[in-house]
Amino acid sequence: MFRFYPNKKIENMKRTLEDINYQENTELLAKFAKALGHPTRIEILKHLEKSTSCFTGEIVDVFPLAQSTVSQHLKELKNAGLIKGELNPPKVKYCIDYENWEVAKKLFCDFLDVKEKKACSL
Amino acid sequence: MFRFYPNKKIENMKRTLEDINYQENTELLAKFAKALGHPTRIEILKHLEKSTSCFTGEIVDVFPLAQSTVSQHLKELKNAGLIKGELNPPKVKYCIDYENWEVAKKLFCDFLDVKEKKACSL
DNA sequence: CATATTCATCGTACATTTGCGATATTAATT
DNA sequence: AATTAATATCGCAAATGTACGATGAATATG
Repeated sequence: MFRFYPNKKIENMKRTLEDINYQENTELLAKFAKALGHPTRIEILKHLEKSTSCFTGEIVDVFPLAQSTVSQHLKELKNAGLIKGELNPPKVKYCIDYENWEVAKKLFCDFLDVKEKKACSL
Repeated sequence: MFRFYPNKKIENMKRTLEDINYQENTELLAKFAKALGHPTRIEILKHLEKSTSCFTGEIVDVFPLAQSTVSQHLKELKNAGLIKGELNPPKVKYCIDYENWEVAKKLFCDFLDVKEKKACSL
C-alpha cells in the first residue's frame, strides 16, 4: 500500500526494513530476487535444471569454492524456497522446488511484463 | 563454462567473485536480480511502471525513508541499467530503461521457464 | 548577488553477505 | 565401538549493503 509522506520528519526516521508496509507480493518477489542475486546460486540452479537432482558433492565439484561455501549457497536457495533437499544419508539430494518455482515465475513475469510501454521521454 | 574440480585444493582457495568464470549471461542475470533484491527498489520500479516518469522528490515522498536513502536506491537501479534519469535542473526525472528491461525480461523468462518439468523425486 | 530548491554524494554506524577452515553430525561400514 | 563419508554448521575476517544526517552542486528566483 503506497502511503505518502509529503511532509516527512517522522521522529528521527530511524527505521528498519520491517517497519515499512510494502505492497502485496513485493517482499516475496524481493526475496526470490535476492536469492538469485549471486552468480554462483544462478549456476547451481542451472545445474539442477539440467540434472533433475544432485547430491551436494556433485554441485561442490562444479565450483572452485569450498564445500562449506557451496553448502551455504544451497541453504539460502532452500530458505528462499527455490530448492529442496532430501536426506539420503550420508548424502543429501537437492532438486528444484517446482511449486515455488512457479510462484517465482509468475511474480517475475507479472512484474516484468509491463502492459503498455509507457512513452518514456528519455 | 562449467568446469569440474573433482579434487579441489586449489592453493588455499581464497578467491573473489571475479575469479570464477561463470556461464554466459549468468552474471548479468545475477546483477539484475541483485538490483531487484530489495523491496524498496521493487516498489520504486512499480511506481515508475505506473507513473511513466517521476522526479526524485515524488519517489521520496512515497517512502518513509530519508531522501539520501532513496537516492541511493535509485543509483543502484540506474547502475543495474533498470532505470535512467534525465537532468531537468534542479530536478531529475527518472523512468524505466525499457531497452534493458527487455533484456532482463528475456533473461529471467528463459531462466525460469524450465522446458520440461523434470520428474523430481522429492 | 543572495537565497531557495532539488538532488547527489560523503562520512558514519551497524547489519548482512561471502568466503574460508575447523568442527559437529549422521548414518552406513568395518 | 571405531572408522569413514558426506554434509551442515560454527567462528572468523573481509567486503558489501542499508540507513541516516550533513554537505555540496547546479540552477532558478528574488
